[in-house]
Amino acid sequence: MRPKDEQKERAIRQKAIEMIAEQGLDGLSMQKLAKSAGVSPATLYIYYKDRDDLIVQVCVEETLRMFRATLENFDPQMSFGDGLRIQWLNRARFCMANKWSVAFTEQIRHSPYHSRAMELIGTEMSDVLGQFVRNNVVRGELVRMPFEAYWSIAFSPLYQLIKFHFQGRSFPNHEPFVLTEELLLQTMQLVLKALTP
Amino acid sequence: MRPKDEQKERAIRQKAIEMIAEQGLDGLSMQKLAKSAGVSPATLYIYYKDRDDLIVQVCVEETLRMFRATLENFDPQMSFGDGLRIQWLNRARFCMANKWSVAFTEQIRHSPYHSRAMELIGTEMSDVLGQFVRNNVVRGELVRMPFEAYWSIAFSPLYQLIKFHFQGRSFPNHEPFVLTEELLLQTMQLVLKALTP
DNA sequence: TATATAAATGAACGTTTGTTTATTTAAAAA
DNA sequence: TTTTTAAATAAACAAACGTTCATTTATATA
Repeated sequence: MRPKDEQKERAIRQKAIEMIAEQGLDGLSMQKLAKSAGVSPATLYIYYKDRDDLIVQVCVEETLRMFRATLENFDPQMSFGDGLRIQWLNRARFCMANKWSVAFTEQIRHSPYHSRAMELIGTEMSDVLGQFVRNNVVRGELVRMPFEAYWSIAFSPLYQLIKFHFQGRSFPNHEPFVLTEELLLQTMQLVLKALTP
Repeated sequence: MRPKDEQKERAIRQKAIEMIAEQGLDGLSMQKLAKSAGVSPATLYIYYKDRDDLIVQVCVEETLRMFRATLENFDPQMSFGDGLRIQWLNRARFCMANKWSVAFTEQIRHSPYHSRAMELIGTEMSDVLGQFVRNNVVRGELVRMPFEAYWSIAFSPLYQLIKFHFQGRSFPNHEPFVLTEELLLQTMQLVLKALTP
């Protein structure tokens, strides 16, 4: 029998990510995707059941890739300062090196596809993070608060900075914005100040 | 001559917001919108030049409505603590009372329509906010930092909390999340701690 | 080398898309 | 009341949509 062409599979996935990232969810048509990936429209239906399935599957793959990068060198037993720093650096590194993936994921996150993808992903990421938080609350290194409040302070500033960075000019009356590692760490220090007793 | 039917105009706008909020940008078709608003497809083209124009115009209107609500009772001369509290409460109140509008805006924000809408909106909002920040840096009530870093700490946790609230169950292994005014103010206190010297 | 099998395709399917056109309707102005 | 004017419509357009099908192509195995 004839094996699947991995290069084609990669091309389809990558082009789908770029099309959605650049033109939004309604910018992805199966025919345009096929043409831009250099395959026949019918080929897409060998790899994916239909358009919805394609979007969900690609979303799952990218999210898992991001999770793996985020957990590199991270251990939930770490001190709060160390753990937060590694998380910020890992997430920032991944996002900076995967601009398309970030924009793609952002498109999906605010769409009906997001919850369908999350169901397929499992709880490892939030399990590990939950353990990290609990450990440090017990040790007194972290203020006790609902997990959502913790997450909103700990990470949403980071992702907001990354969005500003990719937007270039974030506010109409401001200079273009560039996220440096120095500013990243400075901002993280302020977040740390908010979260530690 | 015959005047425009304001009720029809409102119905079109509201249904467009709901359709995009619920089904994403590619869930909005002109024919379905017309049917759900109770008008002929051709009528849409009396109010809007084309589909893109409809999306952009509605986005501009909703954003301005949100800006007006945000600036209520706010003065850039306020102390940092007072100003931040009013901003948080205004934004939270608007979002809580305008679920569809929030989900709609979130859809647009991560799409190619966003920048086209922002060009039409003007700089009043970020002017006022910029003045507020500058005043309080001068007074020593606020750490000096790039405006984007300030914004990311000051407001992105708030919007993240609101997203969690509307998502219901934010993390697969957690209880459903409800944003209370108490938790809102507690979180704001931590943000304040991060930003004040 | 021949066979079996799944990958890959081009062409076509019936819908749905955004938009236009010719016509009718309603209300302000005469 | 009549006239004027723009709102509103139903019906239709070509183009693009997601998807399927009959056929061809390529490769692992026998």
